[in-house]
Amino acid sequence: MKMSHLGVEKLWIIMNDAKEPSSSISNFSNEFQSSQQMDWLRVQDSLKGKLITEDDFKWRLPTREKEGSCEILKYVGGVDLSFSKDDSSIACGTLVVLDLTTNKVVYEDSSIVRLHIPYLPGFLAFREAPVLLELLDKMKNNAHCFYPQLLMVDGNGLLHPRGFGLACHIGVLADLPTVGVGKNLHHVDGLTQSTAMRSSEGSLKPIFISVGHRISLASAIAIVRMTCKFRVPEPIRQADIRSRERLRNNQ
DNA sequence: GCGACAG
DNA sequence: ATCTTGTCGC
Repeated sequence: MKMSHLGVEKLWIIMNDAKEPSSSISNFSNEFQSSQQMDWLRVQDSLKGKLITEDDFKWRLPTREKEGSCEILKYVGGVDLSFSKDDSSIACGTLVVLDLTTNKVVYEDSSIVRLHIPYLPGFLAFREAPVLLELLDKMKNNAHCFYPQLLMVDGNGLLHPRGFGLACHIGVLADLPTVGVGKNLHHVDGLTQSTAMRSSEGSLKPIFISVGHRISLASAIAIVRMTCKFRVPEPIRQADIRSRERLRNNQ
């Protein structure tokens, strides 16, 4: 209802300037899209109220010294979706958990689904989050001992037009520390904090790290660094590889 | 006016 | 996201 919100005004401008619909069908379709997007803006705005952008966890990062009896970060999750080349509405969502001490995948689960929500820049979470949250939920309900202490997400966090990308969305709804990892830069004017970094010596092309939820940018970068064997941090890379694989052997 | 716009 | 093989190098 709050039409005065910045994001809403901006969206209206974009929509009014959009290509003129020539038929009443596309008029109707556009209006449907608009009201849907306004709902989504309200959801993003509301969830953003719960966002925590500083370190908020009981563990600490693994270091060289072996001091104290504090819980140490060991299980890092990664999520990703792959799509069928034949039918772009068929997707495979995958969750993996990596053990930082061995660098091995200790948990893997995936789910093949049909997506009904289209991809719209700025609203990726409404398309991709449901499958991934379900995978997390399933694992948590089973009280699995490898349930991740932190989750890396294939998509941005604060680096988002309204400062609430997929990584924030999942983090808040799963109440989990999350880090956003973008492979491409999303054009955002504003003061969203994020970092472009060359993760491995091998690639010139950077990745874009941003805060998802319950973590600071400094900690997010440190953790990404220690999980980057290649350009994309290992938890996400494994989720990516395995979701592709599953899609191949299942469709 | 044109372009830019995670996956 | 997806369309796509070989190839250069550690």
